[in-house]
Amino acid sequence: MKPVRDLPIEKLRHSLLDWYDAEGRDLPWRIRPEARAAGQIADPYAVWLSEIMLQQTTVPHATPYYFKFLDRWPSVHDLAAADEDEVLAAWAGLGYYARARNLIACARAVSAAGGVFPEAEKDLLALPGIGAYTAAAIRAAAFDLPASVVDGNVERVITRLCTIPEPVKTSKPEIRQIAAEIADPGRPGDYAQAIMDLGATVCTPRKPDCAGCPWSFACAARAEGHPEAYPVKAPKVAKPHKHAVGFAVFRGETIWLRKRPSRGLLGGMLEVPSTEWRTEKWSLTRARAAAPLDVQWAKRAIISHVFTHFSLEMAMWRAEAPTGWEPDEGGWHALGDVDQLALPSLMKKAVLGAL
DNA sequence: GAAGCGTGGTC
DNA sequence: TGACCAAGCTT
Repeated sequence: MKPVRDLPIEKLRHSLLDWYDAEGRDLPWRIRPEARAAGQIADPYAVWLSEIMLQQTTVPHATPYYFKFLDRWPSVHDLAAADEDEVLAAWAGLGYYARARNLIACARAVSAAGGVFPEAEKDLLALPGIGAYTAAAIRAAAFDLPASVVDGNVERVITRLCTIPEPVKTSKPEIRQIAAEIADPGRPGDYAQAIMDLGATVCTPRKPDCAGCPWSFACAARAEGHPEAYPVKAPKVAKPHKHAVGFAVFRGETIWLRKRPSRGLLGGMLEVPSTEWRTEKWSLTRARAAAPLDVQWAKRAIISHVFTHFSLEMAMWRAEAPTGWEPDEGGWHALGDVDQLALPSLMKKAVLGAL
Protein backbone atom coordinates (compact mmCIF):
# COMPACT_ATOMS: atom_id res chain seq x y z
CA MET A 1 0.00 0.00 0.00
CA LYS A 2 1.25 3.45 -0.85
CA PRO A 3 1.87 5.97 1.91
CA VAL A 4 -1.03 8.15 2.94
CA ARG A 5 -1.44 11.09 0.63
CA ASP A 6 -1.07 14.66 1.71
CA LEU A 7 -4.72 15.65 1.81
CA PRO A 8 -6.24 18.84 3.26
CA ILE A 9 -8.25 16.81 5.79
CA GLU A 10 -9.87 19.62 7.74
CA LYS A 11 -10.85 21.56 4.66
CA LEU A 12 -12.34 18.43 3.07
CA ARG A 13 -14.40 17.72 6.19
CA HIS A 14 -15.74 21.22 6.48
CA SER A 15 -16.58 21.74 2.85
CA LEU A 16 -18.36 18.38 2.66
CA LEU A 17 -20.43 19.00 5.78
CA ASP A 18 -21.28 22.53 4.67
CA TRP A 19 -22.42 21.12 1.36
CA TYR A 20 -24.47 18.41 3.07
CA ASP A 21 -26.13 20.86 5.44
CA ALA A 22 -27.38 22.76 2.41
CA GLU A 23 -27.73 20.14 -0.34
CA GLY A 24 -28.04 16.74 1.36
CA ARG A 25 -31.06 14.61 0.56
CA ASP A 26 -33.92 13.99 2.94
CA LEU A 27 -34.49 10.23 2.89
CA PRO A 28 -37.12 8.36 4.92
CA TRP A 29 -34.61 6.56 7.15
CA ARG A 30 -32.37 9.57 7.58
CA ILE A 31 -32.13 12.20 10.27
CA ARG A 32 -31.20 15.57 8.82
CA PRO A 33 -28.46 17.61 10.51
CA GLU A 34 -30.79 20.16 12.09
CA ALA A 35 -32.93 17.38 13.58
CA ARG A 36 -29.88 15.52 14.83
CA ALA A 37 -28.51 18.73 16.31
CA ALA A 38 -31.88 19.20 18.04
CA GLY A 39 -31.41 15.84 19.74
CA GLN A 40 -33.52 13.60 17.53
CA ILE A 41 -32.42 9.97 17.81
CA ALA A 42 -32.61 7.42 14.99
CA ASP A 43 -34.43 4.12 15.41
CA PRO A 44 -31.62 1.55 15.01
CA TYR A 45 -34.13 -1.03 13.75
CA ALA A 46 -35.25 1.28 10.93
CA VAL A 47 -31.65 2.20 10.09
CA TRP A 48 -30.62 -1.46 9.98
CA LEU A 49 -33.64 -2.38 7.85
CA SER A 50 -32.88 0.38 5.36
CA GLU A 51 -29.20 -0.53 5.14
CA ILE A 52 -29.91 -4.20 4.41
CA MET A 53 -32.44 -3.26 1.74
CA LEU A 54 -30.07 -0.75 0.16
CA GLN A 55 -27.24 -3.27 -0.31
CA GLN A 56 -26.65 -3.29 -4.10
CA THR A 57 -30.11 -1.79 -4.51
CA THR A 58 -31.26 1.64 -5.64
CA VAL A 59 -33.13 4.00 -3.32
CA PRO A 60 -36.27 4.09 -5.54
CA HIS A 61 -36.44 0.30 -5.64
CA ALA A 62 -35.92 -0.19 -1.91
CA THR A 63 -38.10 2.63 -0.58
CA PRO A 64 -41.56 1.02 -0.96
CA TYR A 65 -40.25 -2.17 0.63
CA TYR A 66 -38.88 -0.17 3.54
CA PHE A 67 -42.28 1.35 4.26
CA LYS A 68 -44.04 -1.99 3.79
CA PHE A 69 -41.75 -3.76 6.25
CA LEU A 70 -41.92 -0.99 8.88
CA ASP A 71 -45.69 -0.92 8.60
CA ARG A 72 -46.04 -4.68 8.89
CA TRP A 73 -43.26 -5.35 11.41
CA PRO A 74 -42.75 -2.09 13.35
CA SER A 75 -40.15 -3.46 15.74
CA VAL A 76 -37.34 -5.99 15.69
CA HIS A 77 -39.45 -8.21 17.95
CA ASP A 78 -42.29 -8.18 15.43
CA LEU A 79 -39.95 -9.18 12.64
CA ALA A 80 -38.30 -11.83 14.78
CA ALA A 81 -41.69 -13.40 15.44
CA ALA A 82 -42.75 -13.33 11.79
CA ASP A 83 -43.22 -16.41 9.67
CA GLU A 84 -40.20 -16.86 7.42
CA ASP A 85 -42.26 -17.47 4.29
CA GLU A 86 -44.24 -14.28 4.90
CA VAL A 87 -41.02 -12.27 5.11
CA LEU A 88 -39.70 -13.87 1.92
CA ALA A 89 -43.00 -13.07 0.21
CA ALA A 90 -42.75 -9.45 1.34
CA TRP A 91 -39.17 -9.35 0.02
CA ALA A 92 -40.14 -10.83 -3.36
CA GLY A 93 -38.94 -8.63 -6.21
CA LEU A 94 -36.15 -6.99 -4.23
CA GLY A 95 -33.54 -9.60 -5.18
CA TYR A 96 -30.54 -11.09 -3.38
CA TYR A 97 -32.83 -13.25 -1.28
CA ALA A 98 -30.05 -14.30 1.10
CA ARG A 99 -30.53 -10.81 2.49
CA ALA A 100 -34.08 -11.68 3.54
CA ARG A 101 -33.00 -14.95 5.13
CA ASN A 102 -30.22 -13.14 6.99
CA LEU A 103 -32.66 -10.37 7.93
CA ILE A 104 -34.82 -12.84 9.80
CA ALA A 105 -31.82 -14.51 11.44
CA CYS A 106 -30.46 -11.13 12.51
CA ALA A 107 -33.82 -9.95 13.86
CA ARG A 108 -34.14 -13.14 15.91
CA ALA A 109 -30.63 -12.78 17.31
CA VAL A 110 -31.19 -9.13 18.27
CA SER A 111 -34.66 -9.84 19.65
CA ALA A 112 -33.35 -12.72 21.74
CA ALA A 113 -30.69 -10.41 23.14
CA GLY A 114 -33.35 -8.00 24.36
CA GLY A 115 -34.10 -6.17 21.12
CA VAL A 116 -31.20 -3.75 21.39
CA PHE A 117 -28.84 -3.44 18.43
CA PRO A 118 -25.18 -3.47 19.49
CA GLU A 119 -23.02 -0.38 19.01
CA ALA A 120 -19.58 -2.01 18.87
CA GLU A 121 -18.32 -2.76 15.39
CA LYS A 122 -17.26 -6.31 16.23
CA ASP A 123 -20.69 -7.08 17.69
CA LEU A 124 -22.45 -5.69 14.63
CA LEU A 125 -20.16 -7.69 12.33
CA ALA A 126 -21.10 -10.86 14.18
CA LEU A 127 -24.74 -10.50 13.12
CA PRO A 128 -25.93 -12.23 9.93
CA GLY A 129 -26.05 -10.01 6.85
CA ILE A 130 -23.96 -7.24 8.43
CA GLY A 131 -20.53 -6.72 6.88
CA ALA A 132 -17.95 -3.96 7.03
CA TYR A 133 -20.04 -1.33 5.25
CA THR A 134 -23.31 -2.01 7.07
CA ALA A 135 -21.68 -2.14 10.50
CA ALA A 136 -20.10 1.26 9.90
CA ALA A 137 -23.33 2.68 8.48
CA ILE A 138 -25.35 1.56 11.51
CA ARG A 139 -22.78 2.92 13.94
CA ALA A 140 -22.79 6.29 12.18
CA ALA A 141 -26.43 6.70 11.17
CA ALA A 142 -28.13 5.06 14.13
CA PHE A 143 -25.80 5.89 17.00
CA ASP A 144 -23.81 8.87 15.67
CA LEU A 145 -20.62 7.05 16.64
CA PRO A 146 -17.28 7.33 14.78
CA ALA A 147 -17.19 5.07 11.72
CA SER A 148 -15.89 5.12 8.18
CA VAL A 149 -18.44 3.95 5.64
CA VAL A 150 -16.99 2.61 2.40
CA ASP A 151 -19.59 1.68 -0.17
CA GLY A 152 -19.58 1.99 -3.95
CA ASN A 153 -20.20 5.73 -3.72
CA VAL A 154 -17.27 6.31 -1.38
CA GLU A 155 -15.02 4.13 -3.51
CA ARG A 156 -15.82 6.26 -6.54
CA VAL A 157 -15.30 9.54 -4.68
CA ILE A 158 -11.97 8.46 -3.18
CA THR A 159 -10.56 6.92 -6.36
CA ARG A 160 -11.29 10.19 -8.14
CA LEU A 161 -10.03 12.41 -5.36
CA CYS A 162 -6.71 10.54 -5.38
CA THR A 163 -6.66 9.19 -8.99
CA ILE A 164 -6.12 5.66 -7.76
CA PRO A 165 -4.89 3.81 -10.85
CA GLU A 166 -5.93 0.21 -10.02
CA PRO A 167 -9.36 -1.44 -9.98
CA VAL A 168 -11.21 -1.17 -6.68
CA LYS A 169 -10.76 -4.86 -6.00
CA THR A 170 -7.01 -4.24 -5.75
CA SER A 171 -7.01 -0.83 -4.11
CA LYS A 172 -9.69 -1.43 -1.50
CA PRO A 173 -7.29 -1.36 1.49
CA GLU A 174 -5.87 1.96 0.32
CA ILE A 175 -9.35 3.38 -0.27
CA ARG A 176 -10.40 2.33 3.23
CA GLN A 177 -7.34 3.96 4.73
CA ILE A 178 -7.92 7.26 2.96
CA ALA A 179 -11.64 7.26 3.71
CA ALA A 180 -11.00 6.55 7.39
CA GLU A 181 -8.50 9.36 7.61
CA ILE A 182 -10.91 11.92 6.19
CA ALA A 183 -13.98 10.70 8.11
CA ASP A 184 -15.16 13.34 10.59
CA PRO A 185 -15.16 12.12 14.20
CA GLY A 186 -17.07 15.23 15.24
CA ARG A 187 -20.24 14.59 13.24
CA PRO A 188 -19.97 10.92 12.29
CA GLY A 189 -23.61 10.38 11.36
CA ASP A 190 -23.88 13.44 9.14
CA TYR A 191 -20.47 12.85 7.61
CA ALA A 192 -21.26 9.25 6.60
CA GLN A 193 -24.47 10.30 4.92
CA ALA A 194 -22.75 13.29 3.34
CA ILE A 195 -19.99 11.34 1.58
CA MET A 196 -22.48 8.80 0.25
CA ASP A 197 -24.79 11.59 -0.92
CA LEU A 198 -21.84 13.23 -2.65
CA GLY A 199 -21.25 10.04 -4.63
CA ALA A 200 -24.92 9.50 -5.32
CA THR A 201 -25.81 13.01 -6.50
CA VAL A 202 -22.61 14.87 -7.53
CA CYS A 203 -19.69 12.47 -8.05
CA THR A 204 -21.86 10.19 -10.18
CA PRO A 205 -20.55 7.39 -12.43
CA ARG A 206 -21.35 9.36 -15.57
CA LYS A 207 -21.27 13.13 -16.06
CA PRO A 208 -20.22 14.08 -12.54
CA ASP A 209 -21.13 17.63 -11.54
CA CYS A 210 -17.61 18.82 -10.71
CA ALA A 211 -18.74 22.45 -10.78
CA GLY A 212 -21.08 21.75 -7.90
CA CYS A 213 -18.69 19.54 -5.94
CA PRO A 214 -17.38 20.66 -2.54
CA TRP A 215 -14.25 18.57 -3.10
CA SER A 216 -13.34 19.73 -6.60
CA PHE A 217 -10.65 22.02 -5.16
CA ALA A 218 -8.69 18.96 -4.05
CA CYS A 219 -9.73 16.41 -6.67
CA ALA A 220 -6.88 14.93 -8.72
CA ALA A 221 -9.22 13.40 -11.32
CA ARG A 222 -10.85 16.79 -11.79
CA ALA A 223 -7.40 18.28 -12.32
CA GLU A 224 -6.66 15.63 -14.94
CA GLY A 225 -9.87 16.57 -16.70
CA HIS A 226 -11.25 13.02 -16.86
CA PRO A 227 -13.05 12.19 -13.62
CA GLU A 228 -15.09 9.48 -15.38
CA ALA A 229 -11.89 7.47 -15.88
CA TYR A 230 -12.16 6.54 -12.21
CA PRO A 231 -12.68 4.10 -10.66
CA VAL A 232 -10.56 2.07 -13.10
CA LYS A 233 -12.63 -0.81 -14.40
CA ALA A 234 -11.54 -4.40 -14.02
CA PRO A 235 -11.87 -6.46 -17.20
CA LYS A 236 -15.24 -8.13 -17.12
CA VAL A 237 -16.05 -11.72 -17.94
CA ALA A 238 -18.80 -12.61 -20.38
CA LYS A 239 -21.82 -14.14 -18.70
CA PRO A 240 -23.14 -17.43 -20.09
CA HIS A 241 -26.58 -17.68 -21.64
CA LYS A 242 -28.72 -20.52 -20.36
CA HIS A 243 -31.86 -22.26 -21.59
CA ALA A 244 -34.73 -23.96 -19.80
CA VAL A 245 -38.31 -25.03 -20.32
CA GLY A 246 -40.72 -24.07 -17.54
CA PHE A 247 -43.84 -26.14 -16.87
CA ALA A 248 -46.94 -24.25 -15.73
CA VAL A 249 -49.49 -26.75 -14.49
CA PHE A 250 -52.90 -25.24 -13.84
CA ARG A 251 -55.95 -26.55 -12.08
CA GLY A 252 -58.71 -24.08 -12.69
CA GLU A 253 -57.62 -20.76 -11.23
CA THR A 254 -54.66 -22.27 -9.37
CA ILE A 255 -51.11 -23.15 -10.40
CA TRP A 256 -48.63 -25.71 -9.10
CA LEU A 257 -45.64 -24.04 -7.39
CA ARG A 258 -42.92 -25.52 -5.25
CA LYS A 259 -40.28 -24.18 -2.91
CA ARG A 260 -36.66 -23.96 -4.03
CA PRO A 261 -33.85 -25.27 -1.82
CA SER A 262 -33.19 -22.90 1.06
CA ARG A 263 -29.69 -21.95 -0.09
CA GLY A 264 -28.31 -20.77 -3.40
CA LEU A 265 -30.00 -19.00 -6.27
CA LEU A 266 -33.48 -17.74 -5.31
CA GLY A 267 -33.10 -19.81 -2.15
CA GLY A 268 -36.31 -20.46 -0.25
CA MET A 269 -38.47 -18.82 -2.91
CA LEU A 270 -41.30 -20.37 -4.94
CA GLU A 271 -40.79 -21.60 -8.49
CA VAL A 272 -42.55 -23.20 -11.41
CA PRO A 273 -41.03 -26.63 -12.12
CA SER A 274 -38.60 -26.59 -15.01
CA THR A 275 -35.97 -28.52 -16.86
CA GLU A 276 -32.35 -28.09 -15.88
CA TRP A 277 -30.97 -24.62 -16.70
CA ARG A 278 -28.17 -25.29 -19.15
CA THR A 279 -26.21 -23.60 -21.92
CA GLU A 280 -27.52 -25.98 -24.62
CA LYS A 281 -30.98 -25.42 -26.02
CA TRP A 282 -33.72 -27.93 -25.28
CA SER A 283 -35.26 -29.96 -28.10
CA LEU A 284 -38.99 -30.62 -27.92
CA THR A 285 -38.32 -34.30 -27.35
CA ARG A 286 -35.83 -33.78 -24.54
CA ALA A 287 -38.01 -31.19 -22.84
CA ARG A 288 -41.06 -33.45 -23.06
CA ALA A 289 -39.05 -36.25 -21.49
CA ALA A 290 -37.98 -33.94 -18.66
CA ALA A 291 -41.53 -32.73 -17.98
CA PRO A 292 -43.14 -33.59 -14.63
CA LEU A 293 -46.27 -34.81 -16.41
CA ASP A 294 -46.87 -36.83 -19.57
CA VAL A 295 -49.60 -34.67 -21.05
CA GLN A 296 -50.21 -32.45 -24.07
CA TRP A 297 -48.28 -29.23 -23.46
CA ALA A 298 -49.20 -25.90 -25.04
CA LYS A 299 -46.39 -23.45 -25.73
CA ARG A 300 -46.69 -20.00 -24.26
CA ALA A 301 -44.33 -17.04 -23.83
CA ILE A 302 -40.54 -17.21 -23.79
CA ILE A 303 -39.24 -15.46 -20.68
CA SER A 304 -35.89 -13.65 -20.79
CA HIS A 305 -34.21 -12.84 -17.51
CA VAL A 306 -30.77 -11.58 -16.52
CA PHE A 307 -29.11 -12.65 -13.30
CA THR A 308 -25.83 -11.35 -11.92
CA HIS A 309 -23.70 -14.05 -13.51
CA PHE A 310 -25.78 -15.52 -16.34
CA SER A 311 -28.81 -14.83 -18.48
CA LEU A 312 -31.71 -17.21 -18.90
CA GLU A 313 -34.28 -17.90 -21.58
CA MET A 314 -37.15 -19.98 -20.27
CA ALA A 315 -39.75 -21.29 -22.70
CA MET A 316 -43.05 -21.60 -20.87
CA TRP A 317 -45.22 -24.63 -21.51
CA ARG A 318 -48.62 -25.02 -19.94
CA ALA A 319 -51.08 -27.80 -19.27
CA GLU A 320 -54.20 -28.48 -17.24
CA ALA A 321 -53.62 -31.02 -14.46
CA PRO A 322 -55.36 -34.36 -15.13
CA THR A 323 -58.18 -35.13 -12.71
CA GLY A 324 -56.87 -36.90 -9.66
CA TRP A 325 -53.22 -36.03 -10.30
CA GLU A 326 -51.35 -34.40 -7.44
CA PRO A 327 -47.77 -33.07 -7.38
CA ASP A 328 -45.29 -34.92 -5.18
CA GLU A 329 -43.95 -31.63 -3.81
CA GLY A 330 -45.24 -28.09 -3.48
CA GLY A 331 -48.90 -27.27 -3.94
CA TRP A 332 -51.64 -25.24 -5.61
CA HIS A 333 -51.66 -21.48 -5.37
CA ALA A 334 -54.44 -19.12 -6.47
CA LEU A 335 -53.50 -17.03 -9.48
CA GLY A 336 -55.04 -14.03 -7.74
CA ASP A 337 -52.35 -14.29 -5.07
CA VAL A 338 -49.28 -13.92 -7.31
CA ASP A 339 -48.43 -10.56 -5.75
CA GLN A 340 -48.64 -11.99 -2.22
CA LEU A 341 -46.47 -15.04 -2.85
CA ALA A 342 -42.71 -15.51 -2.43
CA LEU A 343 -42.24 -15.40 -6.19
CA PRO A 344 -38.99 -13.90 -7.45
CA SER A 345 -39.37 -11.65 -10.49
CA LEU A 346 -38.33 -14.38 -12.92
CA MET A 347 -40.98 -16.75 -11.58
CA LYS A 348 -43.65 -14.08 -11.53
CA LYS A 349 -42.91 -13.40 -15.18
CA ALA A 350 -43.00 -17.15 -15.83
CA VAL A 351 -46.43 -17.56 -14.21
CA LEU A 352 -47.93 -14.56 -15.99
CA GLY A 353 -46.30 -15.56 -19.29
CA ALA A 354 -47.86 -19.01 -19.12
CA LEU A 355 -51.42 -17.74 -18.84
C1' DG B 1 -10.13 -14.82 -2.17
C1' DA B 2 -12.69 -15.53 -6.07
C1' DA B 3 -17.18 -16.65 -7.12
C1' DG B 4 -22.08 -16.70 -6.21
C1' DC B 5 -25.95 -14.00 -5.57
C1' DG B 6 -31.38 -10.20 -8.37
C1' DT B 7 -33.54 -6.62 -10.15
C1' DG B 8 -35.03 -2.58 -12.67
C1' DG B 9 -33.58 1.86 -14.49
C1' DT B 10 -30.69 4.38 -17.71
C1' DC B 11 -28.53 5.77 -22.00
C1' DT C 1 -30.83 -2.37 -26.96
C1' DG C 2 -27.43 -4.42 -24.66
C1' DA C 3 -24.14 -2.93 -21.39
C1' DC C 4 -23.67 -0.74 -17.35
C1' DC C 5 -24.94 0.40 -12.95
C1' DA C 6 -26.85 0.60 -7.38
C1' DA C 7 -25.90 2.13 0.15
C1' DG C 8 -22.26 -5.72 -0.19
C1' DC C 9 -22.29 -10.17 2.19
C1' DT C 10 -21.20 -15.00 2.39
C1' DT C 11 -18.66 -19.07 1.56
